[in-house]
Amino acid sequence: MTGLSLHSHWAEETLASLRQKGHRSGGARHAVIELLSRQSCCLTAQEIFDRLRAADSPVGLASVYRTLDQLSKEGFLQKIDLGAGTTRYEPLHRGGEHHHHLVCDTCGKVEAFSDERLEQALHRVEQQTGYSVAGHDVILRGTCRDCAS
Amino acid sequence: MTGLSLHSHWAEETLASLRQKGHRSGGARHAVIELLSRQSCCLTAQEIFDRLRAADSPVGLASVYRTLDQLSKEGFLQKIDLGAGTTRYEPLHRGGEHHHHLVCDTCGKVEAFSDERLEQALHRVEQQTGYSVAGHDVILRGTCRDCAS
DNA sequence: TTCCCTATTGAGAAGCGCTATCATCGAAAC
DNA sequence: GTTTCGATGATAGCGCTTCTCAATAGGGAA
Repeated sequence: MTGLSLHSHWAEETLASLRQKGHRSGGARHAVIELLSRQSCCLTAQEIFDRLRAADSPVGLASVYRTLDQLSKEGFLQKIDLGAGTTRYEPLHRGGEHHHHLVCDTCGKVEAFSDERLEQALHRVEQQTGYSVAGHDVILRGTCRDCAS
Repeated sequence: MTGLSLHSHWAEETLASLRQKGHRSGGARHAVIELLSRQSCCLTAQEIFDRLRAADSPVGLASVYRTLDQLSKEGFLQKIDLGAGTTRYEPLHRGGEHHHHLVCDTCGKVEAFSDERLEQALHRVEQQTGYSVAGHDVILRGTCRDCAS
């Protein structure tokens, strides 16, 4: 399975689910979903707004936020707060491709990483809490290779 | 060692370090540090502002933010972003009592937890990244016992 | 096809957390 | 006591996000 097919599958699944719930298919939401499906890592609302505008499919900023909010609540997007004051969003793929983030405090660069043993440790903790845990965020902060030199 | 003595020790250590660096001892910063030292978990800037005002030692909001920023940079406070749009702060005790947070998405309650195996898994990942990792944040989100019923 | 209802959309106003500014205050060195 | 300069607090300003509301357009009914 290629990354591309996985990603477009996410867009299709998301659009189908919205249709099934009685939502109409508007151009703004479609454009946001399509853009998100082509990303490998998280984007901010402003980045989405700018990229759509640059790609000649301008969408109102309010519509970008509305779509992101809706998709997050429906479980299709993960909200990621890296602490810089702006929220980031990325597609949440069902049962797989789960990753976390590594942030450079110096240049602001964001990278993704995943680790099976970390997931296992998290899973064990989640069961001990007494909470019904819906998800978890892990952020590592530090200095990247470039900035270290 | 009781929790209280550990906490007042944090305040003393913090104040001593500031004095050593040539900072003058102002009432606003002292009040913020003293309040923080008595907390078991994280507070927002607004909560600190409100509590000091209620305790008849009012401090300007700007001073609260200034102090929090300064202490974070010096390594005495940990900034915690739980995704609700406001940053939280809590004392960072040297070499111990490291914990993470559990947030109820329904009522907003925040609890602390710690797990040695989770820390080990994080430590291992940190060494694999190639980054010089300065710290990590872990947040578990879900529904607490009270809200589940 | 045409009509109608209403979800969707976009522009701008408003809200909110946080930072910057600046005149004033006061700690501490002399 | 005098001087110096960091600390303080009120408030203006800024950026991200949400709210408001009129215009648009999807899609089922007639």
